[in-house]
Amino acid sequence: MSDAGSKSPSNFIKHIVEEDLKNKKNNGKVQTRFPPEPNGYLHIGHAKSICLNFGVAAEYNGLCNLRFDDTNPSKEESEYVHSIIEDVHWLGFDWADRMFYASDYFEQLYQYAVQLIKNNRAYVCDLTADEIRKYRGTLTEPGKESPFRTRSVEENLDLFERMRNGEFEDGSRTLRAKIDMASGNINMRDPVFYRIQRSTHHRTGDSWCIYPMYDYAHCVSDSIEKITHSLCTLEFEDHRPLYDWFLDELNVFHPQQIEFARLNLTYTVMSKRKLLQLVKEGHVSGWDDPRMPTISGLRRRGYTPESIRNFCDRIGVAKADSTVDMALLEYCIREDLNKSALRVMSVLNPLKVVITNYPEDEVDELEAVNNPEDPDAGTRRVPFSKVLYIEKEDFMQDPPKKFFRLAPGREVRLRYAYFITCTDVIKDESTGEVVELHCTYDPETRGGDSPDGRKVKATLHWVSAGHAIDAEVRLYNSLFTAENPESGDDLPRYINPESQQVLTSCKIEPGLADASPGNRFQFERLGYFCVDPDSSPGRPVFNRTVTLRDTWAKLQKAGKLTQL
RNA sequence: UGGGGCGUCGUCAAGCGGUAAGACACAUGGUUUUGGUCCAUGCAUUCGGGGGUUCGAAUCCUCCCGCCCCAGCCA
Repeated sequence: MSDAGSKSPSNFIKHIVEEDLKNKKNNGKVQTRFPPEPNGYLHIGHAKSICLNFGVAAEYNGLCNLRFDDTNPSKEESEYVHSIIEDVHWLGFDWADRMFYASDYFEQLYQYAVQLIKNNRAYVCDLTADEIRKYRGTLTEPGKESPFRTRSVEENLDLFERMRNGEFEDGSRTLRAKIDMASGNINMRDPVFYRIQRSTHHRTGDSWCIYPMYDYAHCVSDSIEKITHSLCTLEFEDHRPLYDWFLDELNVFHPQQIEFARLNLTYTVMSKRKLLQLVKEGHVSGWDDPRMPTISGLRRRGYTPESIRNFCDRIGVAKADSTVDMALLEYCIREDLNKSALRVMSVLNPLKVVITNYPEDEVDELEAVNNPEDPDAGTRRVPFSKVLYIEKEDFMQDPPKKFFRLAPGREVRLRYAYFITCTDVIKDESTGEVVELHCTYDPETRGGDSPDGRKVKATLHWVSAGHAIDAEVRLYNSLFTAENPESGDDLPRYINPESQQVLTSCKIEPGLADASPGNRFQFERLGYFCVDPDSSPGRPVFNRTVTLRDTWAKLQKAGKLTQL
């Protein structure tokens, strides 16, 4: 399980577990579960729950099950179960042979329902959906009892069996718990817990036409699996009395439901409904679009499982609604990649540089460090020649005071290569755009050090024009322009038109020729990049995972620059 | 107006009656062949507000204020 089971910061749930352990509750056992509904792809919010559930189990010598909450066949598909399995594994967690489905328990669930009917705790109701709503009352007014509430046990038993046998139309009858139509908690006003719905289930096919609902199926499934601590999000707090009611009435093993706040992240959305909308309406290329907060999107973007786990540890677990700063997620991936990513030089927006005093056909192989944070990563050789490319941004005709990079007459260092001085600027006559630079190099500075000790204020990355490989690079920014796009009604309105920028004429170091999808690199001075599956032989495609921290960009943005 | 929760630095979050951890962000210096990393320093006399209990309160009591969730045959 890699190191996914290591200690994480404490939280109120761990306190409860520790207290239970101390009191020998559940015979000192800890059993949790991660219970996704297979109706969409997992996102970073699920990662929080996954890390919590598997983490708590691992830390207290317990086990965590993976259970699909598949009680609504009209929304669920096996495509989603496959993706969920892949994503949880990728995050670094394992459930061994404990992968379950609520649908595994359909027969048991049915038998328990029969028992509730026999105990006069449930009844078949013929009210229409609309009528049930009207009978339910409002937040401030009590509901009215259904006229079918007093049916005999025998009639209920007969009707429920016939519901199962398919004798009635979809939606014509329901099985309801007989609780309290006047309860202040609306969930307790005789909730429906079985409905007739003829849709093919991804696992049970057409063998059922009645399906149990969440409140009933979830607590019973937890009980069957002997879950000790059933962790879920805050919106289910109101459902806990019902969770407890079913288990008490059935007199079966009774797990404890504990609720925690779901994760919100700035500049993105987390609800499955809204993520589905982005996919369906084509605002993104799919669930794994690198701009999506889905696990598959983050993976394609270049995030590591380790960085996501660290993120989940850092955000903590509590009950207060909160929105975590996206900057923390970015910090976590930089932290991880800084240690592990090989450094490489790539030029995104090439500007041609001719070293006028460098021999025409000479090629020099310069030694470059693969990762200054990891001596074991070794070194490599990078070709240098008369014609090079540097980043357009690294040259300015009339630089402001704090611009340290190349400018007319100025000397800078080309990383691992030589000091060069800009002597001429070639412009496009019609547009005035700088299209080429003429520079001279100082042969004495080979490797990047000056024997006479003179300093330069900047070091630029570069690539040899004759050796570079062409590549496509996709730059990403936040998907939304609003810090909390979920607050508005009109999601598309907040989509960032610059969330994706595709650069098709990038020049990358020749060593990158054999990079394969999923490989991650640091493009020096630019950021971390990951090879996209869209790559083809000879035509790599890179996704920018995240930029490096950039104090220069910050200065520019803050407008703190004065002209020289 | 009913029920259930939550309010500690810009954002997360410890704290559990003994006198406000940590992280991110931000700011300023230092090192540096990545304006990266790293290092150093600063950043809540105060815990939504008012009363009260106590030698002592973010922690206990009380009143008030604010925010979130609930009226699917979704989960």
